[in-house]
Amino acid sequence: MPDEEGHPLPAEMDLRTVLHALADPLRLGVIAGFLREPDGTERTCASFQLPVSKSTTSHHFKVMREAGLLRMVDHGNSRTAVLRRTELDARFPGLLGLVRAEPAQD
Amino acid sequence: MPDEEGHPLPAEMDLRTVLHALADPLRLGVIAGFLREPDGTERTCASFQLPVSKSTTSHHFKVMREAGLLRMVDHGNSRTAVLRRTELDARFPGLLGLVRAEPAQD
DNA sequence: ACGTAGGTTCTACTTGCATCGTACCTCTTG
DNA sequence: CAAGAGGTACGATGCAAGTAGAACCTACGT
Repeated sequence: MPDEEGHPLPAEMDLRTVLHALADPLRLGVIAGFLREPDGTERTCASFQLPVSKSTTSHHFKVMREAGLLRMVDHGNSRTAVLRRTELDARFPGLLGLVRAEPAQD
Repeated sequence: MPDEEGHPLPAEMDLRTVLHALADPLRLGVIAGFLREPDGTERTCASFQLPVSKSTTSHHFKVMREAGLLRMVDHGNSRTAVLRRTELDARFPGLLGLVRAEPAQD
């Protein structure tokens, strides 16, 4: 079962849920953004400057978090998100490579 | 541009469109069904016996066809669908492997 | 010629999801 | 302690997408 913050274990990750999370343009752009940076890079939700409201941004990060794509790290003041790269590569080998191979989102 | 039956060329296939097509349980089940059979296997839409109406089944196959997952082959009486395995492996390497690795759909 | 099987298209309904505004929470800093 | 930054939770709304029924089309078989 997911932990107290909604992070599933790799074995609990569901392919359909992950595909659905990636099918949204904004969310795919966020994952692609992480893939252009070094592994372990932490970014705040706000740093992506998505063209939607703050609550909608939070919603999208919740979807990605609950799918297992991101892990939220509490830093006291600001929470940051980290791509769960190693776990995703083990659970869904090749998936992140597909996202990385795509041109930058429109 | 797609041909007269709506089949995109591999270069025209869009990752978001493909992910969206695979995010539906029924459609993912169809693709998984093809992957359990030899390459080039042709099946009619009806052979999957999806738990939805005939028109809804046709709709789902249209979504998969337009995403580039399937190719429809006209056999006079009955049209059959074929998984575009080689083209998909070239355009989205690893994608079909992810679907194949998942347990049978519920 | 007719009936049947397999698909498609059209229209309509209904569910799901993205979106937003507001309120609320937590931590930091003045 | 107050104010602000960064996120979350809740309720409401609007559009996209899944669903179904009916009509139609083509090819095959009798």
